[in-house]
Amino acid sequence: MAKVLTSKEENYSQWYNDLVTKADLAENSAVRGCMVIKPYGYAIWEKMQAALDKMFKDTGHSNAYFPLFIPKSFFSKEASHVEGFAKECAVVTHYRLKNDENTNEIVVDEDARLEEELIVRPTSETIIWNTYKGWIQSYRDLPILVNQWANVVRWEMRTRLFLRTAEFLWQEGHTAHATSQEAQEETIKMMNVYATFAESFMGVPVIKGLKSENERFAGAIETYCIEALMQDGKALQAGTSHFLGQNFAKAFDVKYLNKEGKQEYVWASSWGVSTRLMGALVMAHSDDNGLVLPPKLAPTQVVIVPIYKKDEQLKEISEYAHVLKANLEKLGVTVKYDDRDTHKPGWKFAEYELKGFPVRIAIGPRDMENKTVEVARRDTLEKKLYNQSEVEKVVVDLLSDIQENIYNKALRFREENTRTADNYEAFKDLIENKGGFVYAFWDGTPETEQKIKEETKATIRCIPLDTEEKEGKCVYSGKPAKKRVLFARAY
RNA sequence: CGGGAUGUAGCACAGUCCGGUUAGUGUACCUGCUUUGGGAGCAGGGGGUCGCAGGUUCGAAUCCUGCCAUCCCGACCA
Repeated sequence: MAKVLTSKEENYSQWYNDLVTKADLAENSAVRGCMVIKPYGYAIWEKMQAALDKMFKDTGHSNAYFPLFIPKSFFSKEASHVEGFAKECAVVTHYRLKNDENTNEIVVDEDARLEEELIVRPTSETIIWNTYKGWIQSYRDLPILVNQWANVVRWEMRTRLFLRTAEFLWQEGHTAHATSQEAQEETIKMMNVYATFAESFMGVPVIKGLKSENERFAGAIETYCIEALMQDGKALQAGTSHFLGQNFAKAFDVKYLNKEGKQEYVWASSWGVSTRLMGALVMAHSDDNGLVLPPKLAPTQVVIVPIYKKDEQLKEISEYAHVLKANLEKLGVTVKYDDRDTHKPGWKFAEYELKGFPVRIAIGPRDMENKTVEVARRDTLEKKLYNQSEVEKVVVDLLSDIQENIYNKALRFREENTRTADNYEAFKDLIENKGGFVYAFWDGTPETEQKIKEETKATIRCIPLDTEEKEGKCVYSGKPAKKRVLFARAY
C-alpha cells in the first residue's frame, strides 16, 4: 500500500509536498485547514479543469460567475439547506478597519458594522437562484445550463489536507428546467460525466449510486454520487449531482409561464467536484516511490534526462534531445528536457518518480553510440532500450498503455477489496479487519444506518444503480430488504 | 468542544526521566576539489527567542504553574 495520506508522518512527506502545503495564516486562532496549492499541484488541477470544462461544454453548459458573498437572508430561505450548512459558515460582519489611537494597532471599526451579515459561500444555490428569478419568465427561457468555477469556504471542525480543507476550489453546476423529468435527466447525465472523467482521465474506477437520506445534500430531493476506493481501504466520495426538485424555486419564488399559460415553479439540479479529486488521484495510484499520474492529467508526460561526463557529450545529447522533444510535441506529447547541471541523473530519476511523470527517457554517451535511448515507465518502473528510430511511436503507445494500466490496476484493487456480508458479525469483521467496500442488505431506515455507523464507523456510501433488486434480510435489523447497498468507512 | 500525544535549525528528530562546558544528529543550504547509467564523496562554512509567560535554583531545553499551538481519535463534512 502506498504511504500517502495515511498518518501524520506520511501526511507531510514529500509525496505531496510538490503539490500542496498548509497555509500558515494565524499564530493564535481557530483558522486552520487552509491550503496553498503549489505550482505543480495547480498544474494538475488545471489539467482536470480543462478536461471537465470541455465535457461540460460538450453537454451544452456555459460558465458564469456569481458573488462570493451571500446575504444571510438568502441563505435562510431554504430550510433544510440552511440547517445543513449553518454550522460551518464564515460570516462577514464589518467592512472597515481603523487605527486604534491608544494601541496604534489596526482594529475593526465597530461603526462599520453591516446591517445584514454576509455569508462567505459554502455553495452557491441560494445566490444563484436569487439571480435566476430575474432570468426566468417563460418556458422559452429554459433550460438554464450554467457552471461556475469558484472557491468556497466551509468552516469544518476538523480538516484534512486535500480532502476537507476550509477553503477549496471546485466547480458547481446549477441548472433550471421546465419539467421534473428533464431536471432528473440532467442530474443523472452529470453524474455520468463525472464517472467518465474519473475513470477515463483519472484512472479511478467509481461506483455510481444514490445517497441515503442521511447522506443527502441539504436541500436536495435525491443526491447521486460516484464513490471511489482508496488504497488504504477507505471510500472517498468523488463527486455529487443533486436533483433539487422545486425546493429552491419555491424558496426564491422562481416561476415560469408554461405553454398552457399557467404559472409553474422551475425544476433544478446542481452538481460539483472539487480539489478533493486531487486527493483521490494521489491516494488511488501512488506507490512507495511517490505519485503516479495518469498521462491524461500529468502536467508533463515525458521527461528527458541526459547522462554525461563531459561538455561535448552533453552537447551531442542535447542536439538529439531537442529533436526528440520537438518530434514528440508534434504528436501532442508534453515533454520536459532537464539538462540542469545542478543535479545528478540519479537525483533526477528519483525526483521525477516522486512527481509522477509517466515516462522518463534517459540518454547517455552509450546510447548516442548505439543509437538507442532508455525508456522507463512510472507505473511499473520498467526500463527498456529502444532504437532512436522508433522512440516517438513507442512513447505515444506507452502513454496510452499507462493510462489503461493504472485504471486496470485500481479496478483490480477495488474488486479484490469488495466483499459481501450476510450477517452482522461478518459485516463487522469485514469492516474492522479488511476494510474496502462491503455489500449488505439494508432495511432502508435512517435508524439502522445510524446504528451501524455508531457501532462500526461504516456508512452507506451509496445505493448502487447497477445492482439488481432481490429479496433479502437487513444485515442489522433482520427486517426485509430489497437491495444490497454499498458500505465502507469513508474519508 | 471532549479523550490522548507532541512542541528543540527549512524539514525530520535526539537530549528532558536523573538540572551543570559553547545545545546535538540526519537532511537541506553555501564554498572548494573530485565525481556523473538510480537520490555522489571529502573538507570547510552559515543557520537556534529549545512554543510563550512566570516561578524554583548559584545554574533550566531539562523541575513547577499557567497559557498558546499542532497532530491523532470522536462530534461535523465535498
